[in-house]
Amino acid sequence: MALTVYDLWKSYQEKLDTEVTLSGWVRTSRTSKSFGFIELNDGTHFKNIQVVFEENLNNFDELTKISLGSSINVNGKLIKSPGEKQPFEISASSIEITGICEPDFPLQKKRHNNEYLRTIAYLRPRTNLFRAVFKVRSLVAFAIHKFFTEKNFVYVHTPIITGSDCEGAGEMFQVTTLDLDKLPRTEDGKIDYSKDFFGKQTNLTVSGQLAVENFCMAFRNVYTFGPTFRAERSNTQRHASEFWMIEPEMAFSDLNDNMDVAEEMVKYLIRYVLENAPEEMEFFNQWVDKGLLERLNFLLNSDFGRVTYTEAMEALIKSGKQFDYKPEWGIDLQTEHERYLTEEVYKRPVFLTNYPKDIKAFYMRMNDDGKTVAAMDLLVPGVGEIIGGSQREERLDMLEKRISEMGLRKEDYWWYLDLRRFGTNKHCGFGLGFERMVMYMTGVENIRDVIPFPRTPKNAEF
RNA sequence: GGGAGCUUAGCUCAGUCGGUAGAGCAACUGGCUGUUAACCAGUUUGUCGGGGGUUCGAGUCCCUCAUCUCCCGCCA
Repeated sequence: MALTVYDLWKSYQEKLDTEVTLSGWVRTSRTSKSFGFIELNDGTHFKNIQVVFEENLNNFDELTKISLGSSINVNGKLIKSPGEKQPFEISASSIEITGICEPDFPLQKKRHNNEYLRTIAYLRPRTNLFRAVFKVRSLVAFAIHKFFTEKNFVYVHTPIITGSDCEGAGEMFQVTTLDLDKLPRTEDGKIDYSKDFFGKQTNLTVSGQLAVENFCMAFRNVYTFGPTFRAERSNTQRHASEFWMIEPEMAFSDLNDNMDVAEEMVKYLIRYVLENAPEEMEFFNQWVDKGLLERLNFLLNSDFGRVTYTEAMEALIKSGKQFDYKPEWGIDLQTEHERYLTEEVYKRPVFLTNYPKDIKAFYMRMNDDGKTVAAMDLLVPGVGEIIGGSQREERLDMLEKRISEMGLRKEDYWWYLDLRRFGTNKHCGFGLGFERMVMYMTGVENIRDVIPFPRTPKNAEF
């Protein structure tokens, strides 16, 4: 493969005073009457390489006017740089302009705000911020597979299109090939889904959990990691219509095992990115969130808080703080409560456990008190809820009771319920919002800025 | 789904009491023998988000629609 900017930063000392060839884009240029500098980047590394050219080049005049964003091929000698800002540079013997960047290129040599860059999402990966974000996103994805593979978990590809309309995690996008102008009807006037592509109504998945639980009963420890879709009109910084989720599921395990794995995973991902993207992390720390590195390093060396819902509620009530929603046992925690707990009381990630049964999903295991279920949420400062999980109800009679209490139909869950008949055992799992993890690690505050082409209500332009 | 705010040059923004459009950056032109978001000088750039209303006169006040942003709910 051809030499890259990454290669040179790794091993420039060995290549000093040799001829090199590089391709890349002009990030910025500075010119004088008889010489000029081009900062070259080819996307393989966060840092640029400075190219020096002089008036002996036959296309010197053209080069002095080269526009930001143009692509070039450079031949030259790798030399020690007399300047202090870089250890080496390329003294060009020839520069070929392979693709001029036209003057209406929207990216300028200055900071743009993120809202503007969203309107040109097809160009924003060329900026420092978004190159750093998407590099980190890629590394986190890899680190997830590395973590679970090292722990002997099996990666399961749960379906994107689901025939189960009872995943229970939110509004769904329907998948159909029916002609919407001429919908087939049954005799009683309802839409006849037997004529649809799959012979039944189908949707995009909102969670792989029910499917992954099946595989957990075969492989013990499994995980799924893929896209999920929610058709909710959520207009917030931390919700997207299409996002990725990591969902491990572990047999013969309880809620404490669940929290142990979650905490170990979060720390593993952070450590991996700190070690493998130091330039990008330094950039975030300088330009996005000044306290980022300090906070992440602190987190690596501390234990996450673990408190029950009941204890947390007592802390909220005792705080005497004025909330818009008065804290009271039995209510769901509001965002203001969660923020107060994780940002002001504990000042670090906190697991909240054992929520009242009425505010949680049917599949969560009933505790012995008959009032709470073995659920756990991980709250982190700045982002809020990043993980939601639980120990699953493994007792068939209890599960059926919960299904009917919540007004659901047990026929819809027949194969899920069968797991409780064929070798049931206590098991648990959780869902980690991938983008929320990336937000937490980069300090970027809007989920739309950690997804290459974000989908949110009324927005699917790119 | 509920609420609040924003919208002025390519970008970031200012625009006072309602009196007829501004700055910085970018772009363009020229200068400069080691720059580092290079520097210096000059030039160009407007459907003031759309529509309607009040007024002698609206970027400014009122109504309405739209976009975007933020907050809440839902959740990851």
